[in-house]
Amino acid sequence: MSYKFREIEAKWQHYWAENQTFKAANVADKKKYYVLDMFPYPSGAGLHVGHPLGYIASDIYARYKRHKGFNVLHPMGYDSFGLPAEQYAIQTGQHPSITTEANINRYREQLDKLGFSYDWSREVRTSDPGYYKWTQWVFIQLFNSWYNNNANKAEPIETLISLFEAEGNVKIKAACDEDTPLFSAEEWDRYNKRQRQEVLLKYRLTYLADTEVNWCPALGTVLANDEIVNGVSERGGHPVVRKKMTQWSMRITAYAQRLLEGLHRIDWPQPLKDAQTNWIGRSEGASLVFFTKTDEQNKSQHSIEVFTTRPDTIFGVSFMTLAPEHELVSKITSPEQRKEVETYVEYTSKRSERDRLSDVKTITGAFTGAYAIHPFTGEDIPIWIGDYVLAGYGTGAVMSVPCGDQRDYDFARNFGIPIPNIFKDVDISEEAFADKANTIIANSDFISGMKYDEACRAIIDALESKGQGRGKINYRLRDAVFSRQRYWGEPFPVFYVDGMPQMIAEEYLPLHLPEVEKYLPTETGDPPLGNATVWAWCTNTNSVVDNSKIDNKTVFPLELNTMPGWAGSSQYFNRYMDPRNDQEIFSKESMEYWQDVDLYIGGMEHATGHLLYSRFWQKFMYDRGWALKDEYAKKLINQGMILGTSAFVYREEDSGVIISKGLIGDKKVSPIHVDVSLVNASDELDIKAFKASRPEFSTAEFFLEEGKYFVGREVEKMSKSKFNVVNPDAICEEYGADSLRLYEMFLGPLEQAKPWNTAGISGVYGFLKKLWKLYHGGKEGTFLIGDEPASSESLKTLHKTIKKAEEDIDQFSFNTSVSTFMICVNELSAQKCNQRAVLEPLAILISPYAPHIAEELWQLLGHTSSVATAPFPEFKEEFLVEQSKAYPISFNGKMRFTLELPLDMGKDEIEKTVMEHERTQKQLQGRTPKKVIVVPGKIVNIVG
RNA sequence: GCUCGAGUGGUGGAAUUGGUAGACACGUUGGACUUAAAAUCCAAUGGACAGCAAUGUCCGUGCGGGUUCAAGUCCCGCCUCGAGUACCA
Repeated sequence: MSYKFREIEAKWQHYWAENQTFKAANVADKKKYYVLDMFPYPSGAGLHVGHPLGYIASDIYARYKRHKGFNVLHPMGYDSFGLPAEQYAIQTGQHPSITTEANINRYREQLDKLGFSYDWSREVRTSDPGYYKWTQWVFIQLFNSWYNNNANKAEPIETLISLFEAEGNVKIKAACDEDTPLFSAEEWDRYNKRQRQEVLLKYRLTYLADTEVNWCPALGTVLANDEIVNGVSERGGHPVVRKKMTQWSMRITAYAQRLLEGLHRIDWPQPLKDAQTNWIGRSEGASLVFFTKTDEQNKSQHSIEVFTTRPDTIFGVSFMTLAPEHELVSKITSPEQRKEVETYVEYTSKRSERDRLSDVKTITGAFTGAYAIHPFTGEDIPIWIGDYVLAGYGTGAVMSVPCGDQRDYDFARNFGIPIPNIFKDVDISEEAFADKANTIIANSDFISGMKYDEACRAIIDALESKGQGRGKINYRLRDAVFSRQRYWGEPFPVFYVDGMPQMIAEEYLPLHLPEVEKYLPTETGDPPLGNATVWAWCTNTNSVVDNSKIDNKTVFPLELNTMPGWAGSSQYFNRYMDPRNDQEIFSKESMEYWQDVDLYIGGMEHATGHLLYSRFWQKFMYDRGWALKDEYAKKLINQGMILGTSAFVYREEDSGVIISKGLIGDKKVSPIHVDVSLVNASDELDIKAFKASRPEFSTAEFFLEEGKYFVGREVEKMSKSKFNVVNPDAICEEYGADSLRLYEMFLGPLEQAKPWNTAGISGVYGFLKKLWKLYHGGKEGTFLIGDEPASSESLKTLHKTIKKAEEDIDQFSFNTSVSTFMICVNELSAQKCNQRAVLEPLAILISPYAPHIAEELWQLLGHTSSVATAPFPEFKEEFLVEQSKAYPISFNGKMRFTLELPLDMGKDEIEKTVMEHERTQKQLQGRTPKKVIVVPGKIVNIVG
């Protein structure tokens, strides 16, 4: 008789599914608790050991909260639109939904094997029309909203229209496009329908605009800023170029300030908050205008707007720099300089994003021959162009202050531009002085002698009174491009009348993704939906009809782009509250009950993607009254990545012989990844299997150490290409799901990245066997559960464990609580404890971590219901105090000191000595200690 | 460069937040059971020194200072590694 985890686990997984043990009711007297995992993209590779880490942690916490009497919402679903399924479709012609379905089934199977307590009745899939109906619905609501900067919230577009009718747009403070023209109520009245639509589009929270986008030719689509890493696409590493295209955008910049402020109110990891803060990139400063100097050649005057965070350094300006792409460059360049400028502009346009990034040290630029006028001194300021100024940030032009900015300094040095010093007692002969806190401005007319704050204020005031500038807060955050030239994504609920976008009425949603023959762009360069033959909207029937019927009277073309990956994940947490509702995205009642996510666990990699966009959508949903909280997740934990331990063989470069690690010496070798499954725990390679694994190695020669080949090891990210992926199925098969759960938790702190190493799994496996043995006799089939009262020793062990386990789980220290259980079971087995009074609470304690074995024990104890619904055992201090080795003595006030005492001193004597010492100390320190803890041995600890 | 983390035995990691550093586990060594192996159980396991022994003494949390009766923990100055970000005006 032994611990047969396979039988036990299969049995209880079946039981939970059958009895819907984890189904959460939407109406309950109990308090709610919402534990959310980031739903996965179901890739073809299935789960690896890194995936379940966060899921196990959240499952433990969800189960723990159920024991604590909460009604727990713990759902799971799939982010099932995405690139890999589409690329597979392009290669094979198979519809992405087939691949997706197959992958989801495999994921589900793997998830079920791990014993997760999900409420599967609430599963969502972003590619399911019943789900993306509501993604389309949110899009329509965004289209029909504008951001009122006075009320600081989104409002229905109708309120904006009535404002236009009453007073035009001159006084309206709203988030809108920069090129929005000003108009009066009368002018608005004269506008025709199309003109009005054009104006409104500049205010809508999702809008159509010609934007410079990141176009990835290899993927045939645009990418968002967060999908680009080091100038190449995150997926596949393809080059990315800038291109102007008409695209849907989301006016996330309207929420920049609130997205920053909200971070203070949520318990999210600091690094993640920092990442979002940096991404939003708020900088406070001034916006000001420089006018160009006119002469015979340059008759017309131009204005150049710049943004600066250092208005206090304005008297240090000795030149201006424009980005080479700046629209004024061609207009202001003098004939003498034209050739040089054109050559330079051409040179920069040829440099890829990557070159520019990798080569930041080379200073390049050209003089335009034009001058601007300094707003205060009236001096001539030469205008240069240089690629250190980025077209995409701020206005694409800067006022250059070489003494206060290192880049300006380097540029000035390189081109021999003067570097005036405007700082008091600061040496700038070697480098710029960028510290704004510790200096006094000098040589600066009316602000000389002022400090940073004061000087900024004075300059901004002066600029305002001249009408040449104002205080401004600038954000790095850009509006988010929302169109993708893909097939496998949500279709926009949009058709075009005279080129103007119209929303399909809500009652006709969802707009189903059409069938296409080919998943590639069309020959005319349209997105894949351009291949659909049935893709036109008939306004008579309110339905999709054949393209050939387009007459632009009652049948109109539909939008050909689809939504990006983050669309479906931006409201899924709310949809889980009421996932089968086909009338509303969620009912008012379910929102009122569940409110928001209490604990969200997922990866840091979504910091500036999903986790920012979803906060934006939530704030919008809140503004419009659908959501009740403007931050949807109170607490978030980033689980650390599980890294792989790659294995390498070494091939000598000249001979091609494969050399064992210890024999390399100073030979020239190149390391080659080998599949980790071909290597045993002592780094010995299975040569036969290795030869069979790849044809090019079948005839390889080996240079062995004592007949064995030893590989090299390195910790790297787990990935297919590195042959270091460990699949949880194999572990489950060998040790069981409970062992895997315990082991993944035991590996180390949840938030820390750690390499996967199977060596230690025998420890937790041994723990489970020991636990099992506690209540099984040595003989076949006998259970040894005693009904007599437990010994005080066992009770002490139990209550110590309850206390520690509770503290650990509350602090999400799952690794230490596994240790706590191990100590507990070790002690109980030393005590030969098999009494019901101890085993029953123990089953509940262990159930979040090792749910299957806990259910088994619970059933053997005679219960008919699931252990998952049992109340958490209560901790009783009385079982501990008697046994405690510490003697607490109470005092008032605070003081700490250490006192050496002889070993054999009794309690009374210690107390007397301590009191005496305390009196002396009190006189010395003038305070009184609160509590004294005496540890046997010789040290007395006085704790405040 | 900037921002944020982290440095503790052979290894993963504990340490009730300033109070017996190294819990728990892996690994290693020795032992028991066994024809043998596996499994299981028991013991030892930071370093140095002293002792037949129980035990004792000293040194030890990346480095150098400091505060404190007391520092892995707090402060100052470095070093190393990791993550994010990058010409952001």
